[in-house]
Amino acid sequence: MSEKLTREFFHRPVLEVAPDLVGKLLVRRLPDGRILRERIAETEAYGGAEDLACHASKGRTPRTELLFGESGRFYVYLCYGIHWLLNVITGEAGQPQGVLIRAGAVHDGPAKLTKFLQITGSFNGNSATDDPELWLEDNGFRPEILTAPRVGVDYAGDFWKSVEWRFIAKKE
DNA sequence: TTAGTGATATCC
DNA sequence: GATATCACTAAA
Repeated sequence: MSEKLTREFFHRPVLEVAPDLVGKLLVRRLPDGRILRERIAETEAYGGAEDLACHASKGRTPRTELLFGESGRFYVYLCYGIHWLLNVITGEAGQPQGVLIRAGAVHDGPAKLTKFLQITGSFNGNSATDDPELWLEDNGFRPEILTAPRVGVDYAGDFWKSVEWRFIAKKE
């Protein structure tokens, strides 16, 4: 039994949504009709105009416009020309906040996850609560959560690279 | 450790 | 127009 996450779920501060998303189900309906489900094992919070690791901190641009916008949408970003990274927008409009989905229970790594789920830039800007091909569900699973510094943000300065905004489901 | 890859932003 | 950057992965 599982319930689709609502817009209210995402319409909260990113530091509440990010740990809450750990343990939720990411559900993908493929073009051929198959349904894939993967439990989220790891997320990272990005947000706040001061967060130097957040794309949007360098200024509002067409690409980051989504981060400032409505919560409950997907922000899909092509990294290093090869890898699609999946984010969900959270928080109030006007605040650049988002949660990076870093890993699933099976597919460990942000780009492996999007590759498995066949997520590409075509999902950028889609609604996370009202999309026929990709959404999130709560099946009541509540893992124990560990925190850690974020990955791959060395450029963001001593403080922002060490802040523990990474949330990982503890292994059983 | 480094090569691969391409959108985006920034600089002529 | 050109160049630098980047929330990664796989191969070596």
